[in-house]
Amino acid sequence: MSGTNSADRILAILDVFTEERLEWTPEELMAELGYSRPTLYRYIKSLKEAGFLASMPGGCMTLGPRVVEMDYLMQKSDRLVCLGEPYLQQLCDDHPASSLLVRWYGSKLLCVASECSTPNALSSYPRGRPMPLARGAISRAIMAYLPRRQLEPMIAQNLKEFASIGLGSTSDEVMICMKQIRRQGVAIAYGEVTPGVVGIAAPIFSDSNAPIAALCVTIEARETDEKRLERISDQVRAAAANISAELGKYPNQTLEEKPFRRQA
Amino acid sequence: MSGTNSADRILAILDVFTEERLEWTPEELMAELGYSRPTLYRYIKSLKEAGFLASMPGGCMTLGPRVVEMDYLMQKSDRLVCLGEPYLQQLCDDHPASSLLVRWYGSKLLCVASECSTPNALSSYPRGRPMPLARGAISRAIMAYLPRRQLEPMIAQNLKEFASIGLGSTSDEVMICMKQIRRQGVAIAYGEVTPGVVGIAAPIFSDSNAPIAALCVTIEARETDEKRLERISDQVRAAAANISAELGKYPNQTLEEKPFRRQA
DNA sequence: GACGATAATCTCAGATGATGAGATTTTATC
DNA sequence: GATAAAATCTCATCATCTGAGATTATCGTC
Repeated sequence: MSGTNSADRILAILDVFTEERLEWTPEELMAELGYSRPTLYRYIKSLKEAGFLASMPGGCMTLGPRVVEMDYLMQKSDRLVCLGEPYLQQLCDDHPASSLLVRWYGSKLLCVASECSTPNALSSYPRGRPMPLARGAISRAIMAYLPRRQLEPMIAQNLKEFASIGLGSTSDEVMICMKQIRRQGVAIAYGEVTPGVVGIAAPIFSDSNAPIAALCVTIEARETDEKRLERISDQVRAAAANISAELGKYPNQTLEEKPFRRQA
Repeated sequence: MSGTNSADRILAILDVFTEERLEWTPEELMAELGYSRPTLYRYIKSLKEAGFLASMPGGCMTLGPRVVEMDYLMQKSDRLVCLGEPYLQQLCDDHPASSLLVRWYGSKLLCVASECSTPNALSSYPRGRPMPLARGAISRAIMAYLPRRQLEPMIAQNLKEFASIGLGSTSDEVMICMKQIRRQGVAIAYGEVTPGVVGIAAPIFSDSNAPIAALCVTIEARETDEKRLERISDQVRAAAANISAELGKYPNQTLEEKPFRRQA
């Protein structure tokens, strides 16, 4: 399906650069990807010219500065990040905690912004770090609001995960949990991602539509009590709702186009 | 030259996403790039599958989360950033200033890390923001150490820039300035990038070889005097030298490969 | 829940541009 | 300046890319 067209073959080169392996020689890439020498060099040339790859002294290739530039572009333009940042700040001011903004994309959760008010950053999830799906408050805050036809297969697929967390051993039981989350407006998880850390997350909706992200506060269990938990829940729920609402309001640059599209 | 092969045509799609314009509909992309509908959709599909693009509600495309993830990878792996960070911190602790680490790539300067100890961030250059070439201390700190055959055409090309800064009106005069920078080990620029702000930069060398980056401190002119400027210069020069030296020491993951390569 | 409109994908022929073996040039190393 | 390694070039073959139009999926609306 993919790999037969050169588009995918080029992009596949970038895929081999992982957290474990960030430097590759052309020779190694040839071996790994199975491309011929001239082809590989052609691809590399294109990627280098575009700035996605860069040569290191020694002939090694690494990811190039274009990546940094693009991330800057995204960060500056991402409405979710821009709108969410003040809330992250506020939550950290009010509690000894970390606050994060996490996007849901495809089958991944990706932290796109975070703040922290505790000395040793609780969350090991700065911007750019993908998070485990189907574990923790964040994932459930989003899942709970997916349309049934997306939710059901997802539950079925991760049933053993859910069972191990104690959410229930059957799809129906898990569905009840999800329903409860919808009623509460927040998902709370005790030590699912990091032991001893509580996560409180609420979904953020795109355009009054589908859940696309979550706002989450993580706090040491021993720093919390029933009352604070409730207060955090209220704040997270409200903040997420506000962000969702503001996302609905189209921003300046697309103000002229969007209302038109909606009528048309 | 480029644009005739599909590698470049695909990557060209990512190029149209700029700070000014971060959302494109397929229709607009077709018009902008001149690709046919099926071709564009094919490309988009590949880019979306790879995570470089994402669909927004409304049909608009934006840069995708893969970009964020890749930047995280780079940041975590970039020896320059890892090694430099503590020095940035130190410099900001010692002075009411901004400190930045800037990479030189191709014909661009790109900030890859920055710290700031003044309330209102002096430098408007966070990670990812490209900087003007041929202006400011950073660019000169790097240029001065380029091999002559690279330096001379570059000077010739930017002669009017240099003249407007007051570095000299002929190549020879500029060359003398560069020589002086090499003697001093730092480049100092008064208000070239931002009015009223002094920049003090020293080059960082890859592998005891070519200048690949610069460490820079920017500070309000009115916060400085002759003495502090000298102290900053010394610190910047020393820090840059340290970073260069440490870059020379190969890191863990390539320890086995590199010494071999050098002998071979 | 069905309709209409728009968006996205598919089909398929032609031909253009991609491919890789090997030669050649460039670049680093001593 | 000589040697070895790395990167690029040449070119014939043919696979794969392309684009017009038809078709199907998706969305919003009633």
